[in-house]
Amino acid sequence: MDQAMNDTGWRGSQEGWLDAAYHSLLESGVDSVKILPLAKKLNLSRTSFYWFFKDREELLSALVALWRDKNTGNIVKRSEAYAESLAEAMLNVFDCWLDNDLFDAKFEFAVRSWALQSDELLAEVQQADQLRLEALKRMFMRFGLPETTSDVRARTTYLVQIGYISMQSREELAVRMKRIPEYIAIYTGEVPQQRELDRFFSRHAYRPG
Amino acid sequence: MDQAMNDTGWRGSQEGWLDAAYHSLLESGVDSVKILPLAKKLNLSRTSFYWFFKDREELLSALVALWRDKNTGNIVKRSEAYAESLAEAMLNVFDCWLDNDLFDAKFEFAVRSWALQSDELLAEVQQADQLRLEALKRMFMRFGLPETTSDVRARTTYLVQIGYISMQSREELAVRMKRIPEYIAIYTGEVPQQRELDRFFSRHAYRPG
DNA sequence: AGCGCAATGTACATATGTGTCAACGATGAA
DNA sequence: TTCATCGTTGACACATATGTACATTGCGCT
Repeated sequence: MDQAMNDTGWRGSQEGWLDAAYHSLLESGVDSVKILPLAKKLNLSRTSFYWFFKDREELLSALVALWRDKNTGNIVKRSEAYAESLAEAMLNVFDCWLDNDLFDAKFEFAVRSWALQSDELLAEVQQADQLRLEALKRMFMRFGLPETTSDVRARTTYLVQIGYISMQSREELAVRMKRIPEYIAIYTGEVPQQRELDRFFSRHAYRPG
Repeated sequence: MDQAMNDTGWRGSQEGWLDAAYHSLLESGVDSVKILPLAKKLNLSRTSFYWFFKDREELLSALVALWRDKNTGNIVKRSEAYAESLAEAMLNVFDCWLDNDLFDAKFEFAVRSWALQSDELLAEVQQADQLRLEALKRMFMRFGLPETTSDVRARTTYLVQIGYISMQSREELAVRMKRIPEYIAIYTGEVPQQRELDRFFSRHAYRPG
């Protein structure tokens, strides 16, 4: 789903259209995902679209499938990754918030906005929320926190991120990194070890100072 | 802007159209705010719209103005309300999350989704975010917390709520109330007094148990 | 070379939206 | 009663979108 579709000589392809749709969705929402504008961007005839997709609906379904595959699995995986302390476990989850390959924040927001006008999609989004929240809750419980506490802390962790996405702000990596230790302290109640932080920073190619 | 408009016979009027637009925006997003469908809902001729508004743009601007007036002021006010402890101050802010007259969550989400396709609106939303975050940060600092801590805690408080809105979940009051003490503990680092909680619960017509 | 088919383009039928205009009716004040 | 204004309406002109039918191009293979 990147720039890797110009290899064959064909200008159009399933992926070409899907990729254009993806970018349009992220930039301007579902209602901008229309065949005519996409054709213009791709410098293709509008009707050529119908060779690859039955209709617009099928294109939109493909977008939802793309989101489903990409965004839920990784949060669950990172929440289950090995960690010696709760703080370290939390930092594992934070990988998602900083690595676009693990969690596509813009995509997430666009899909949530889309869900406003589709009950079917809303149900899917809410199911995804539940899966993610449960995974995070299990993580807290693994480190001995009681159930209610784990639930609320899972929510805090997750919702701050969803909220952050919804702010659509574009901040420097350094600005975001400075807040990390405080976040960890709030979410887990324990201060992260310096070596844990260092490990995290280096994973994200960040040098503090 | 509530249900108080069926008393007078007014189908057509600035407010009638604006109200219909408001409900359409909340239910299905900006792109559903079109004159023709609104006219059908109001049982009016489409063209009658143009007697009240210059064009669709003007209607949309009126919606933004409505949001601006309603949603930012109250958060700032509640964050500045009198409180003996940080926990109590936090509970004051929580009023907004539970009282639709203080903060219209659905409206907020619809506007944020809308901002995806309008840079102008996005700028406004981000300005609102900043105003609200600064107010919350001041609240923490008033109780003696250092600046960085206050900043991150303000973010946590605010972003959890924005995230919650974005989940579009409809939960019972009781379910939400049960989480309140834990949230207060996480956000402020102090456990709320029982009388503080009782005062909060009674404000929102909730009887625990 | 030429055949087939993947890929694209042209033309048509249709749906839904916007905005202007001139005409039509109420209705309340002079 | 008359008449100006408020509010409403249908007809028109136009723009943008979807999807289908059919013609056309050009690459790859035999």
